[in-house]
Parts: sequence; C-alpha cells; structure tokens
Amino acid sequence: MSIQHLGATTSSDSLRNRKRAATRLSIRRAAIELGLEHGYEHVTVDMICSASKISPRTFFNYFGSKEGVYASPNRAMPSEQRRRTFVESNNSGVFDDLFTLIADSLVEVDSNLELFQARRQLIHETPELLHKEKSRISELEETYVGYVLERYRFQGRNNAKTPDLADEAHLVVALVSGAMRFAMQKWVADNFSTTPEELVRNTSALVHRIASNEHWP
Amino acid sequence: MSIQHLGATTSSDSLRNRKRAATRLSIRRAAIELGLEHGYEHVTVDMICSASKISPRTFFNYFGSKEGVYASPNRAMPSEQRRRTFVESNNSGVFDDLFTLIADSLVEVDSNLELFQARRQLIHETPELLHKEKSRISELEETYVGYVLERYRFQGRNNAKTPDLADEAHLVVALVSGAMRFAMQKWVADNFSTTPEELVRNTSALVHRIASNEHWP
DNA sequence: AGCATAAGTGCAGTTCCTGCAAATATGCAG
DNA sequence: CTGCATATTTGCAGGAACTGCACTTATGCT
Repeated sequence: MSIQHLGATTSSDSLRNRKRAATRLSIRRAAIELGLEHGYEHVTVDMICSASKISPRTFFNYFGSKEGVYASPNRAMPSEQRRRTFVESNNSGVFDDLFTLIADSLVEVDSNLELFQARRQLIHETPELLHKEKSRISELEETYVGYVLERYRFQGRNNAKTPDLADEAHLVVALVSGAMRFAMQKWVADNFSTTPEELVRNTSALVHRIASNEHWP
Repeated sequence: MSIQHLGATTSSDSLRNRKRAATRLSIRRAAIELGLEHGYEHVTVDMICSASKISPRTFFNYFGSKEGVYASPNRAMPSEQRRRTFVESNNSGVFDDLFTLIADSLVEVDSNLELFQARRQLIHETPELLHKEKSRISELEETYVGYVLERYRFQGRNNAKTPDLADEAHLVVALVSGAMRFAMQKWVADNFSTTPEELVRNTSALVHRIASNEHWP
C-alpha cells in the first residue's frame, strides 16, 4: 500500500466521497421537501426512500434515524482561533462574549441557503424536531463551561478564592443558552430577515435592559 | 339517572377511581424499578406489563407511550393565588420573583417521596428522558410569558412606551428557564440534599455575582 | 483485468404504538 | 340479589421505526 494510495483514498473529493455527499444531499432534500408538504409525522422513511431512490436500509446507514435526516449538518464548534480570543478577551463581560461566540459558530450557514432555510422552517413548525435541535445545542454546553472556566483562570480567578467557580461557569452557560434559544426562536419567527449581527445586538440590549430593571448591585 | 348517581360516579374516591390510581401507581413503580435495574433502553413495555400484571394494551391506555410512564405526574402550574402575588409584587426584580414562582410550583412533591426520588435518579441518568422532561417544562413557557406581561402592564408599562415589551418578556422567561435548568441539575447532582429554599437562594446569589461582573449599567 | 475495500441492498426480526371489537368488571336501580 | 348501563381491560391485526447479518454491486487501485 503506497503513500499515493493512502493519499487518494483519504482525499475528501474522491469520486466515492463526492458521490456519497451527493446521495446524502439528495436524501435530505427529498426528506425536507416531503416534510414541508405533508408534515413531519406523516412522512415515512419509505416515502423518503422512494423519492430519493435508495433502499430503507441505506437510509438508516446514512442518518441512523428518521429524525437524523432533519438534523443540522454543522459541527457548530468554534474554531481554535475564536476560542483563544474568547478566553483572553477582557473587553466586555463573559455573558456578552460567550453569547457572541456561540452565535458566530451557529451561523456558519449551510452551503445551500435554500435548503438551509427550508429545513429551518420545517423545524420551526415541528415541535418534536425543535426540541431535538435544542438538545443537540445543549450537548455542547459542557464544552462552553470549559471555555468559561479557562477564561476565569486567565483572569486570575481560581477555586481557592471562589470555591463555587464551576457552578458560576455552569450558570453563565445556562443563562446564555436561554438567551440563545430566545434569539433563535425570534430569528425563525422573523423569517431570517434580520442579520445575525443585528440579532445579537438586539438581544444584548434587551438583556441589559432587563438587568437594569432588577435591583441588583 | 339521579343526582345521587351522578355524584357517585364523579366522586374522586369511588372504588373505580381508587382502583385506577392504584393500578397507575403500580405500573409506574414497576417501570421505574426495572429502569433503575436494567437501564431505560433495555426495559421493554412487555417487561413492565408482566411485572405489573396488565396487558400491553392497557399500558398504552394509561400512559400513551413508553416514555409517558416516566413523566412527571404533576401539573406544575402555579395556583391562582401565587399568580396574583407574582403579578402584583413589587418587592424584587422580575427575574428573582419569576424564578421563585417556578421553583415553588415544581417542588410540590409527589405523594410518594421514595418513588419521586427514584424517578428523579432514573431521569438524571437517562439523557433521553432528561430531554423530554426539559421540553415538558418549556411547554409552560408561554404561560409564564403571559404572567410577566401581566406584571409589566400592572406596573404601567405597555406597547406604546415599549414596543418590544413582548420580546422582553420572552427573554426574561428564557433566562429564568436557563437558571432553572442549572438549579435542577445541581439538585439531582447533590442527591436532593439541599432544600429548595437554599437552592433558590444560592442560585440567585450566583446570578447577582455574574451580573455584577458584567459591565452593565 | 483482477482484487481489496467500500457502499448499497434484502430480509428476518424486535419494539413501540394504534384502531377496533370483544370480553370483563363495576355500581346503581329495581 | 339480579340485571343493565357504563367503564375498564384485553386480544388481535397491522403499521412504522430501527437493527444485525449476509450478500451483491461499485470503486479505485495495481
């Protein structure tokens, strides 16, 4: 087995990989189209399969479950670059910085904008899928807790001075997640008309207003 | 059909109703016991049925789904009394008041404490059930948004002065939900050792600390 | 062209869940 | 106590999601 060989089979645009990607896309396209037409619960995987001309077994090889075909195809993880910026930033509060970080990583839009929006709409009108999407996001929460802790440590805070530092980090992430859910919901409700930047700005402003109405120190 | 008759059949402790409640309880007991023993995904409804000596069809008559048997049996809606107090209160900020309101309504413990804790533990160690529980809670969010808006109006705020008042209410609820998820997670992690009051106090204190570290007005 | 590997398929079987109709239990009237 | 209306439980047939396994087909080298 030569180096050539290795290079060829692992290259991301071999015939095989391109074909795989194309099949994957056509299945998702069919699934979303059928979903918007008949509603999620009235679409069977057999329908998706005949529409995209594959066997049910292949469908499950690709997506693992019926819901899987409607899941976000993004990794949604911030780049190392962004992570460092967040950890070492001191410009603004954790809340705003983390909110922006997550927003940026969510907004790396699908290659296909049309499909992306169709998918969003379907998810929006299907509570079951909406819940799944939410839990997918919250699975990353532990990662973000780690980032926040790194940032705290970078600022010189530690467990000796603040015994419940981990709790504080968890709560920050939980609060930001709440704000994020609000923002995303508003985004789909507005039919994606606002830019992510505006959205972030508006939400931040609202948070500030709420905070200033509390009797907090 | 006499009034006597009507009174008897609708009374909540007729033989029928008591029997129903007993069956319901015994099914749940069996399901949770099996869940803790084998893990949620390795429990089939047939197993639950033979353990509680009913037919599968009856199981679905009672709970509608396998997950249903593990769902919280509480309504988790605040009483009218509490609602009014929240709407008309002016002591503290919305955030703290809403957080307390929701916490109180969640904590009306099950009649059977042992079963309640067993259920909590099982949910805690079963991501799928945990997510379901979360979405069940978030279905009440619209109700809470209504409460917050009522409170705003009671304080003399309205859409004329604040066009995005509804957005503000939604965001408040989203933020409180985040804090609530944190608190509940901590509660199960601590094995229910802290009292709900402590939990609320600790979480509030953390929120205040976080807020004071932000550069908010 | 031949061959190793990857991708796709067929099929049998499990589990969750539903509709429908039949069997059974309950509680009241007479 | 007996019968009757109503509530509860059950059996059965079947649909849909999903998995494991063995088998065929396609791909990309040499």
